[in-house]
Amino acid sequence: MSGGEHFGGEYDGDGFDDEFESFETAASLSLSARAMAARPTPYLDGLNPPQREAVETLDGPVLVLAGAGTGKTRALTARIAHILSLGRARPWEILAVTFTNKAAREMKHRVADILNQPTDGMPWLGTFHALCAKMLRRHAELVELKSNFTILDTDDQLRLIKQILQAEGIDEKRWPPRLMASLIDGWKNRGWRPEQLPAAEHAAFNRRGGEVYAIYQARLRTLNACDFGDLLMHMITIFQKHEDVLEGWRRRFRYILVDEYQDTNVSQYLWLRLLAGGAKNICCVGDDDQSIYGWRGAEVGNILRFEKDFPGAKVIRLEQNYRSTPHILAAASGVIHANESRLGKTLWTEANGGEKVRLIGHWDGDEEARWIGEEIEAFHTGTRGHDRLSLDDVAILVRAGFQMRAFEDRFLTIGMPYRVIGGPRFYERREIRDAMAYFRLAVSPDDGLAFERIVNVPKRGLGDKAQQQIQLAARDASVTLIEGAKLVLEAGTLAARARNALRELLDGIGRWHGQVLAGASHTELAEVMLDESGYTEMWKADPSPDSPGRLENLKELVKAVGEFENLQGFLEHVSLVMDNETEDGGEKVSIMTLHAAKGLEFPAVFLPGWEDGLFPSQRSMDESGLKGLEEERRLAYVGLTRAREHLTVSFAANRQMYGRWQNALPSRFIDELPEAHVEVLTPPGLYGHGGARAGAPTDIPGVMKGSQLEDRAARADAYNSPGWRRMQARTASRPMSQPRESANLVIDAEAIPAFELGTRVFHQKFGYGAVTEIEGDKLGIEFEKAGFKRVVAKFVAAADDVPF
DNA sequence: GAGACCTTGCAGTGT
DNA sequence: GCAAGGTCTC
Repeated sequence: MSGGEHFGGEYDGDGFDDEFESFETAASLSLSARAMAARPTPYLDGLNPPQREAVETLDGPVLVLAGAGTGKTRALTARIAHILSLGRARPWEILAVTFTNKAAREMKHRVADILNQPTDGMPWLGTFHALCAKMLRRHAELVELKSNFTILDTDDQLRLIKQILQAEGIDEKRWPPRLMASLIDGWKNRGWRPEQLPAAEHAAFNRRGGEVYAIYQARLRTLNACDFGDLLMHMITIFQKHEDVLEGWRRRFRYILVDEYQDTNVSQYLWLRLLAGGAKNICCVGDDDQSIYGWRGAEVGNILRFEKDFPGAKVIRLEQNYRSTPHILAAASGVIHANESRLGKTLWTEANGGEKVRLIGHWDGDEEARWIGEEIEAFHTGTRGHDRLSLDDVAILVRAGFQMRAFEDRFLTIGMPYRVIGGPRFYERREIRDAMAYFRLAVSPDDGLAFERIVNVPKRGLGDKAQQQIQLAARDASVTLIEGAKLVLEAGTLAARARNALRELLDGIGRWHGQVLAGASHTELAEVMLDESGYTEMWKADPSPDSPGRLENLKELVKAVGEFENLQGFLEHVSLVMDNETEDGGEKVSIMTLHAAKGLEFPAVFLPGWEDGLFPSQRSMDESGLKGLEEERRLAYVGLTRAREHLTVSFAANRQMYGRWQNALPSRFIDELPEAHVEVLTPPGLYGHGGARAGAPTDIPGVMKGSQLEDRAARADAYNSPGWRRMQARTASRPMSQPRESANLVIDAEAIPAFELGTRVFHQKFGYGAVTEIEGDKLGIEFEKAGFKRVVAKFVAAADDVPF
């Protein structure tokens, strides 16, 4: 459908006169007008001109560069509504792709709301993976799969690779299965089938990486299984090899919409391009400044290259921010400006006022958690001089999962309700995976990986020896594991107890499978399986403190099964939708990673752990250098722009990692926060400032020569102090890739008092001790209580200086 | 074959 | 500090 040939209606002038002036063609004008006459178009109300353009430019490729908080989702959903209400396409003729299930759900709801129609109307709105799975089920035979293929989770994938490495005699110590898994993932992300693998990629695994990859793919085929990467890769293969299939899908989708385009990897890009077929009506929305999935194979290049890929593309910029206060916006801009490779957008807002971004340094991670807990209380009770905030309005965004613990511990102590988003996931828990393996066997008894998982869970006396026999029998006869198990049974080589146990298990699987075929109630069956297999019993008998929780989870699982038509539908759902949004009422503070926070917003946001090495992550910089650092910076930008009104950045001098205390400098990103938009706070209690917050950054002339405790205070609030400035100068001149150790050694001579061997010192955390070792700014100290530790000199005070 | 105990590596982000 | 894997013992 091109242009507006069958939209000849005339604009009948119902009060939209002025707004239509910017429209490009008479055709689009009249079609909009006609639609509005036919139906109200509330979705257009309140859109700003670029948003409106994004909604109404329906013909040809469109790239919407949407900065944070500029109403991207709104424009996208309005666009869908517009297409539908103009009758340009029917709901099943629109392909709308998101990255997360959450985003897909939300879009479904919003479109449904706008159109007042049920949500199931758009079958092709979903994540890349879910959509590909759906397509692949229809064409499975073209890649030698059956349409009921299983989708493997990372656990299964890893076990499979392990088996292959063992069979191939590759040393698991030197070449860890996880490495192989991530290599294969990477290859699939780039759309390389084993035979397409570039020569340079073969280097790993004693130059056998490609070989292992090929074996792995062959194994998946025999198992009738797919991993995540396969879903896309198989579809690309099918599109490339079967033009008729591709043609069919191209004809079907009149409009393609892609959310978060900056996060697409090569294979997703290929898939889209194949479907779009050149200059189709494809609309991609994204923000190069929010590209944070490079490690997962995302190519910012895709968005940067859009106009080349889709000639004649219209680029629309959404730059008006509706979310954050000017201070927050300025802080975020300040940080992201330090990045070099950007398309460049300038966010602006009509809002004014608001408080500055608050910055605070703490002694250690526990104190940081405690302070944030108190601040949240203050927000919650309204004692901070603002309107009271609901706990739902508050989020703590961390760089890495392990940071969450300090907050959870603290919040449990003070009884503050919280929710962890994207934490250890329901469907990844052991008991859930075990139970799922039983379900999988009932649906398809051929599922060897599932069989392996539960053959001795609960314990049936079928240990390594017995399992080896089964594997061997299966391999010799080239049959599935379960057939192999039957052969072993017939051979009678197992001990009586094991034999009986195995027979019982096999009978069970056969019986359950029969019930699935007979169409028995799947909720009941789920329960029966867990019962008859002894699985529930196993946890009931388990004395460990977490077994009641596991039993509870199993109940949840059975309940979840009930929400689907059959077991198979349930399994499909679980393998693609790993998140579980079970929400029990009551306000809660949200704790999540920065990655998980993308697309969300909160009135109050805390960003703890801004320390060099943690954020930006040392590993990211080591692995990807400047590119890695820039991605970390975009992550900082994502974090900062989640906040609507209140934003607090914090760092700690000491933090427990891997069970040991480590110290760090404030993040270099802190240096990039523009001073004029930041208020520096002094942590309460610690330094004899009586807990008062420094209203303005203070210049404390004598501080560097004073006691070390004061020096610490200065570090926390001397954002504008000479020490701070010196540190800024240092970080600016420090080469990106310089290892942290050397960065640490560059330190103000002035700030370190000369300790001598034997000096009695005091350390906030470890107490009193004597210096036994001096190496640059690091001291080895034999503490009276804590034993020997190496610490940075500036965190230690000569014992005489200690005022308490 | 199963459980206790010890060692090791780890935790950077997720469909 | 913790979980997974390896080793030792019953």
